[in-house]
Formats: sequence, C-alpha cells, structure tokens
Amino acid sequence: MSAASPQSRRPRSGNRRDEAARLAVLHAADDLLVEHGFGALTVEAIARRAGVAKQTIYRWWPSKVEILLDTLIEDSAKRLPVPALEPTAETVRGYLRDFARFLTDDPAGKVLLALVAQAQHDPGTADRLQERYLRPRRDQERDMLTRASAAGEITPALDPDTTLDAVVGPLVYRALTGSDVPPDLVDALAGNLLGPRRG
Amino acid sequence: MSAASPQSRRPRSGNRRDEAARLAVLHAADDLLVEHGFGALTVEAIARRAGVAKQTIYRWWPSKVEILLDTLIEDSAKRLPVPALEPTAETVRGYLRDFARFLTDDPAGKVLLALVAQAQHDPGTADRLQERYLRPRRDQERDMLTRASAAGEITPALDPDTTLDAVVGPLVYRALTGSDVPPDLVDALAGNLLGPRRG
DNA sequence: TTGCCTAGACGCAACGGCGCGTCTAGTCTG
DNA sequence: CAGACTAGACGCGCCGTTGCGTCTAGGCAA
Repeated sequence: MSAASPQSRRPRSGNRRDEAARLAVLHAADDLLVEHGFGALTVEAIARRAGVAKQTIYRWWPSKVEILLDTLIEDSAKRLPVPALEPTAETVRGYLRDFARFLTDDPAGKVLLALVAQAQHDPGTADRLQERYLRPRRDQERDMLTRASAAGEITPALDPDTTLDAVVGPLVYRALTGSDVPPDLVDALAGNLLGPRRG
Repeated sequence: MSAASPQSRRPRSGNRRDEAARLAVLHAADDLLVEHGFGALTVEAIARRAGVAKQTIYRWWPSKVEILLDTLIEDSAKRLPVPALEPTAETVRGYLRDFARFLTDDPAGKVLLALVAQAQHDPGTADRLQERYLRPRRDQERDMLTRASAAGEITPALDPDTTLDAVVGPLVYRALTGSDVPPDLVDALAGNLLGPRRG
C-alpha cells in the first residue's frame, strides 16, 4: 500500500538524491517484512516493490539491515516517543503500555524484533542495532526513570537499567515467542518493579 | 574438536542408521554455530565438518533448524534439568541461576538464542521451537513453581506463567542484546517475583 | 556352513534456481 | 559536465534434489 507507484513519483531532480526513491525503499522494506517475513526480505524484492533499481539501494545502504534500522528509527521517533519532561508515574506506565502495543501491533515493532533476531546471526547487525537504536533509546528511558524517581513519582527497588530490563525483557520475550502482550502484564510488572506511587 | 575424524568412525552397520554419523552432524552443527555464528551455518558446511555427505543430512533432517532442535533438546535435558520432585525455594533459585549460565556460557544456550532468532524470520521454525522445546520445558517449569508454591516454599504474587515470563524474559533479553546475565540479576528478579520464603 | 540376494544407508557429483554484491552501459536533469 | 538514476548481466555460493555406485546386515537356500 505505501509503496510509491511509479506515476506518483516526482520527476528526478538531477544530481541530487531522490527523496521519493529513498522513501519508496523504506516503505517497501517495511511492507515486505510485515507481509512476508524477514525470510522473504531480499534486496531484489525491495527493489522490485519500490520500483527502484538495485544499484540505487546499494548506492545508499550497505545492507538491508541498515534499511530496516532507518525505518525503525524514523518510525519509533514518530510513534513511540519517550516522555522527557517531568514524567509522572502515569506517563511512565503509559509509555510502557505503548511499548507493548508497539511491539505487537506496529509494523515498526516487527522490524525491531527482526533486527534483534538478525543480531543473533550476525555480529555486525548486533553492533549497529546497539549503536543506532538500543543505546540511544535506553539513554532516554533511563533519563525518564531517573527524573520520575527524583520527583517521587516512582520508587523502584532496583537500579534504572535493571528495572528497565526487568520490565522490557518480559514484553520482548513474549513478543518473540508469539504470545500476546496484554496491558495487564505491563501493569503487573510495573506494579512490582516501579514501586508504590508517591511512596 | 568434537567432529568425528574419519578413521575413528566405526564401520557402517549395513542398512541401519549410522549413529556415529548422526552424532557427527549434531556436533558439527553445534561447533559451527558457536565458532562462526548462525550466518555461517549451512548444510554444506555441516556436511563438510561432520565428514558426511549432504544427502545423509537431508535423508534424516528436513532442515538445519531441526538439527539444532535435536542438539538443543538432548543437551538441555542433560545439562539443565528442571527440578521435579519437591522443589524448594533454593532449588528453584538454583535452576534459574543455572538457566542464566546456560544462556551465556553453554553452547546449547547459543543454540537456543539462535532458534528464537530464527523463529522471527520463519513461522515454521517458530512452530517447531514451540512444540519441541518451549512448550514442554514450560510445562515442567510451571509444575516446579506450582509444587513449590503448594509447599509454601515460594509465594509468587502473579500466576505461574506470568511469573516465569517475568524472570526468564529479562534473562533472555539481556542475552539477546549482548549484555551479561549475572547471578545477582537472577536473585534480584527472584526476590521480587517469587515472594518471601516460607511466607 | 557357504554363498547369493535384497534392502537400505552411505558417499560422490551434478543439476536448476535464486539471492548475493559488483559491474557496465545508457538516460536524465541541474 | 557531474551525479543520480534505470536496466540488466556477471560470477559466486548455497539451496534442495537427483542419479548412480558402494558397502554391509540379514534372509534364504543348497
């Protein structure tokens, strides 16, 4: 659906990068992953779907992993922002619930799971996923927790990183193993690990 | 190391399956995965390493995933048994600590992570992993928790499956993202989720 | 017992298919 | 002209399959 059709694409703009082609590639990769799984995600299939020459892909991306990282970063910045200013117990819980829905319902969630998976098969992917996505996001999440703690909104018993792993881990694990990730689960984990509100 | 050398292999035994060949394939797959990662794990490489013809592999296993499942099941039955009879709070905690070490230090732990990863890329793998490994093991673990609860050894606040996901999830998540999985983490999670001993 | 015969597991080698990443050639636009 | 684009061919490696010859255990008959 979101693949650009050839006629809707603006004419190329000379010797500058074609933004329409870039978006077409990103959307094609996303769509193919969701529709047919990572196994069917080949560079040639992306090129066909995007209506773009294979060489154009290799010109701008070293691998399909980097394409997926681009879509993941753009999409999760848009649709799963980390509450930054004066987070309350409720915004923290809300973020975690959103994260659970992101994992299971959002196409970008599938992209994240696929990249975590691919990281097991290829050390290069593991490094890039850490650098470009996991580490920066974790920094923001840690900051959120620290601010909420300082404001007395939450009172976690464990240090911030362990707390985050303890909540995020089960959500990701259930998503990876094909279980559902209901909001109740998030609330149960948050209740156990974030401590009483306004302790 | 564990690949059978040709001269050490016993002569084939007529029209019966060659057990030495079976073990050579299992060990070759295991070794190649640990040494070079899933990416380098091809059926042809396994055949070369095991000193076995490719057809012999295809005769007995429909895919390399099934080979890995065989090794995972045999190895974790041997090296990570689930405490079954009258589990105490300490045996439950011990099992979870063993599981953490299994994930990071045991070759079979790498096999499990690789299969969880592959399950994201291929629905068939997801089904087989569930059927042959995750479900049976979860059944045993649930039983362990239920018995320990009934005996008053542990007092989890959540239902058994959620409790297991809440402990196992973070361990797996950290292993997947390349973090270490220290015993302290297990103890912290267990302290939070298994409840006070002999409450 | 001796000797042949069959069943089935095995190794060797080659097949067509496909995705990889690279390369060449030609087109289009600022 | 420079630089991004399309189209398509290339060699490589692995896929899963096939044909064929070899080897051995076990059955059967003289």
